[in-house]
Amino acid sequence: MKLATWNVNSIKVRLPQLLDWLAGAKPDMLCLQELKTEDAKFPRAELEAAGYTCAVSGQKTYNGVAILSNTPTGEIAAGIPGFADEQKRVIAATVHGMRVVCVYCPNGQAVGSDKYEYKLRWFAALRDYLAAELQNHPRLAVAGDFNVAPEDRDVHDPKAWEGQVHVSEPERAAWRALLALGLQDSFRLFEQPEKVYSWWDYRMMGFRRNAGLRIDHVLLSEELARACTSSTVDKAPRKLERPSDHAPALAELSTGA
DNA sequence: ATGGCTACGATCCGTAGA
Repeated sequence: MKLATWNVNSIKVRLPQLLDWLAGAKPDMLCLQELKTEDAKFPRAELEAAGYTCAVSGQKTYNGVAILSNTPTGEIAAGIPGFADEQKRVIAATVHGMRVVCVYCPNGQAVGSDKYEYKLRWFAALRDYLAAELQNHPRLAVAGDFNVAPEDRDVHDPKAWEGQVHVSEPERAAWRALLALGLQDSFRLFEQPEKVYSWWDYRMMGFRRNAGLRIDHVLLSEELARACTSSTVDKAPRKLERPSDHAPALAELSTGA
């Protein structure tokens, strides 16, 4: 069972790369973020032809999330219940005997900005939502672009980033509040090489310098964490012409567990 | 030097991302 998440930064632009990646990596399910397109323009037919059903919550120009699965999808729910939000950032579905929540967490723009306050409010609502989901679904995975680098080792230059958005203490506290629910960062279940990131700035040759952040994550409930056999980032798509600025993050679970 | 890309939807620049 291979579960992945990828912020594609426009499903329209990235569709050829997405189809290539699906054919090569063969994930059983994939959470997508930043579709930047409305539902009617989502390339459902192409993805179904590739063997994936799609649960989509799209939006013109901004945001937009989807869950692809190679098996039927049930109990699809978009958004965070009780948290009114125009921005399409969350979709959940029951697939492969587990509950999967796909998230595109707010960027936050700059510490102290209105968008930063929104980001923190949004994370508080997400925590409450996930607490309820865990009650109903002990087999819970939360995958997506969290826009938080949890620790300094997830940051290429911690000094330069100190106190900035994505690493500020309130954001990291919001991240830890998710872990406190009983969720685990699948990547940190294993020995990992240093300087593994999932996002690199398009500017300043960020990727070539490996000047990145690890902000795309797969969180697993305790039951799923026990079944997790690996967690990695696939940098290959970031090397292509016209890439997304994010690379896919993956977790593998032993089946039957 | 607080910029530097990229995508989008509006035009030929502004907004947003991270």
